[in-house]
Amino acid sequence: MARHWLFKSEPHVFSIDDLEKAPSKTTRWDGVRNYQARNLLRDEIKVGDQVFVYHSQCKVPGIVGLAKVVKASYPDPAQFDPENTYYDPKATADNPRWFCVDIQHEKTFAKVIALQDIKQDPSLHDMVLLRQGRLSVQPVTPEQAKILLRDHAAK
DNA sequence: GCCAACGTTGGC
DNA sequence: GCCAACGTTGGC
Repeated sequence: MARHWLFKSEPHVFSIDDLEKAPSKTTRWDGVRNYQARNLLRDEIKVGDQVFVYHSQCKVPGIVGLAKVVKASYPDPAQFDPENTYYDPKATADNPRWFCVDIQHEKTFAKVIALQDIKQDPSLHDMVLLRQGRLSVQPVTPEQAKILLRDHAAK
């Protein structure tokens, strides 16, 4: 059974439009340098899982669309590249520290599911987004996914 | 740009 | 292994 996740990005760095325009509408979700998020990327997130794409640090923070995982759990190449912002001198090929997945664009919502709307829906109050706002890769329960898609996502 | 929340680092 | 200092995130 496919699971649901929420990935955050700052649209001025990488937006859902960038994802849609990418070759094969696919991108490597790299540069995650938080252990909790890393563990999800490494161990939990599988091909076929659904990803809610969230824009932060912008006028209307919220969920802007959907993507799906097309490649799961492989070492983030950026950690091995000294030129890269995300280089980690403590990571080795034998013992990689950071992981990533590839995701493919599926849909951009006609209307953003604003953080404000999520806060106002009592059935979404347990979302990790509201409890642990800073986590950039987070789980979404099947119930939460259903509510988001049924009650909030514009077709 | 401010500031609260929270993750990481490093001295002890 | 504790905890203060510091850095980063992200809503507002």
